[in-house]
Amino acid sequence: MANGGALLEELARALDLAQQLEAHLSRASSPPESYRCSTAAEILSAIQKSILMAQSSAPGSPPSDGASPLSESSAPEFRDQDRKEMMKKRKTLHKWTTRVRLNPSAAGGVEGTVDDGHSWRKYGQKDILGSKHPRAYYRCTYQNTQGCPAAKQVQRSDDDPLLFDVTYLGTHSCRQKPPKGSAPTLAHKEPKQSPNRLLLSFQSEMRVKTEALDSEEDPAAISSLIGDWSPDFLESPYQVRSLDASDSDLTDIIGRSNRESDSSFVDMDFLLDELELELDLEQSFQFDASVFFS
DNA sequence: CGTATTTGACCGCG
DNA sequence: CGCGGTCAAATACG
Repeated sequence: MANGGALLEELARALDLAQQLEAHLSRASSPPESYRCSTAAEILSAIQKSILMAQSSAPGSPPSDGASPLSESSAPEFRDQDRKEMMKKRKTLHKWTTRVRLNPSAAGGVEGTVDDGHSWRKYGQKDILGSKHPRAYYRCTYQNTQGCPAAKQVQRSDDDPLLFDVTYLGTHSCRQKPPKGSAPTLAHKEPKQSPNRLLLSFQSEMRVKTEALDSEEDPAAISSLIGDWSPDFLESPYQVRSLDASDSDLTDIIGRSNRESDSSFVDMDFLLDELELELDLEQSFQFDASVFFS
């Protein structure tokens, strides 16, 4: 009960920001992405903190919080079977699920893209038993290039065509790679106006390797909390067309994303060796429409 | 012509 | 052996 105040404060803040965002997006008067991003990031941050607070402060028994079986017990400590390095690495990846719902208010909207600020490359799609729609698998585009371990899977809800479950695996570590040619020794800081977001690589001992990037947020405050997330989420309009269209179509839309943004970078080395942390989040975001392109 | 998607085969785990 | 996940060849895309 002591945390109630802080919790409420965060929630209020989140709500306020959300309202602002919604208003802006509703207007659809060419909102600069920077604004969108920053606001979205703030919202995310606030909400995440709220949730973490709530979870840690009320681990007892959440009233009327049935929740779905999203939180699966993670695999226990397995023996290491060296087979495929990549696959093996997957042992200690964080996994969190975000529920994304598209708003039908989009009229004339063609497709919406969930721009989470990262480029994803689809590498598979499978039908899931018990689920009406297939699940799409995505990996960070730069895994090839920079070894970014991030991946995500998008699964459309069984009934609600606008509801999607996006499960993120691992954290992004990729740095945007804009210039291709580029000069050999001409890379310092990019005059990017894009507001950075906070990415917290957290370990049991907090070995964050946050270089001196531009941090407008206050990592200190957040570092107190235990958390780890990537700035991923957002949604866009989607027109409710034939729900029976291609499932893959929709799933794709959700998964696709092509925009720049950035996240702090973590050391290429993998963190967390035996620390197994599992973050289960269940959130439902509902925003209005905005204009994007696919 | 290079890169992202698609799609079925393949593989490991339960 | 079935399911969920990944690979990889073929294809679409720009």
